[in-house]
Amino acid sequence: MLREDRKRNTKERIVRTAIQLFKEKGYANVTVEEITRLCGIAKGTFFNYFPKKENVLLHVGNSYTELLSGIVHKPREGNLRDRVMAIFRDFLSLYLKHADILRLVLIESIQSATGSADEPTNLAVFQEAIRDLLEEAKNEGALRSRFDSGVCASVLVAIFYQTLISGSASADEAAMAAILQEQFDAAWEGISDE
Amino acid sequence: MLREDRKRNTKERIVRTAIQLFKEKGYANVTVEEITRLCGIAKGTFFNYFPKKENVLLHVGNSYTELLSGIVHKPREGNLRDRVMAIFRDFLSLYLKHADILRLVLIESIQSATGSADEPTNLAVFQEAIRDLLEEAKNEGALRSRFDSGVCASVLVAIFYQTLISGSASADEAAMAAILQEQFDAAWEGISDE
DNA sequence: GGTCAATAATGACTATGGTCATTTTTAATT
DNA sequence: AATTAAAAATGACCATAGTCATTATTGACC
Repeated sequence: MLREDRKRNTKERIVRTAIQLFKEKGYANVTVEEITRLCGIAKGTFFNYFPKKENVLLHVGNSYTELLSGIVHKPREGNLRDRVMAIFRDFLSLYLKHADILRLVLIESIQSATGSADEPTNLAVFQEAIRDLLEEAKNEGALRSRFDSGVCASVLVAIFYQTLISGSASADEAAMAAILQEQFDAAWEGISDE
Repeated sequence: MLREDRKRNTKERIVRTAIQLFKEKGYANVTVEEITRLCGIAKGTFFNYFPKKENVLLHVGNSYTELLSGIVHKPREGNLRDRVMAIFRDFLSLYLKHADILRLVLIESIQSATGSADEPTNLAVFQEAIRDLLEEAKNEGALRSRFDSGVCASVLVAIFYQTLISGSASADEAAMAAILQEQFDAAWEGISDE
């Protein structure tokens, strides 16, 4: 259907323009009117596509999907543990490289996850990718674990976000990576020595 | 100083009134003007105390401090692992009992944690309490772990928040408790069987 | 190609968060 | 009690997010 194509097109144009402006001037300094003006549409149209200004941020997240996928599927050396940790370090690096926007995207994604979700959130997609990785490793014998892969993925992802949240105050990448590593180790080997 | 007393008093009155109204009508349906009207102050005064409307939510969180402390220090039976898990279950229960507001408080706390923080956040306070608990257990010999208590606490807290965030979409308390338990076990014993 | 219902765009309008120059209150000092 | 400088309260004001009744566009059907 042609209608659908145009709608998708307009939506994408809005997102693209919004990202552009957010990067230039920062989220708070960009008005909806400015976005629509640059898109050549009326202000009201924006709200036909996104119920709130913040909602664009969710779609900004989507534009990173390919990058994330690239990181997950990049071929890596070493044992599973190191490989997984390397993935997280790459994620961290990517996050910090675009921290200004991604910080907002993260918050918004969390927020949308707590509300009754319609679409699967970015967070869920990420977690799913890690789960698949672990599951595959299990099947190949690279991981022995009595816990469900989904549960393990959830734990690892939780730690990752925790690091982003509590670390992004001040710490530099190296410090955050170290924090992440420590927690990662603790979860991987178990908090208790039994 | 008398000045200080009055200021503290006004601030508290604002917070109290805000909580009251938020519970009655929901955060989004309460205007700043309404809050100040009920407090008998001018609208502008509100912003002398809180830079943004949302910032009251951070202080709403503070009003739960005693409850949280009560849960942490409540005497409990069983081994450390079960005791810690029981604390988390009580936290979960408390959270769900006031989910409407606490959901917003949680988001706001996370948000303030990502910005350059001035005061220690609610999140940090919570984590600190768990760390102290673990540290004490270590000293008493109730916990043997090669990991730092702070790191362990961070992992556990991360899992807890993760559960709140991803669970609060639909699940009931029992389901969320089960999810929490699984992840807790995985982190406590270690994801890998080695 | 004319008709019509569904879909989408529009922009005037409203509500409210947040600002700020001005006024009022406070309490220290003489 | 008069003076004064700092602190706090005030409310008119502005910017902008979000609404909604109206208008324009689309494409299916005859």
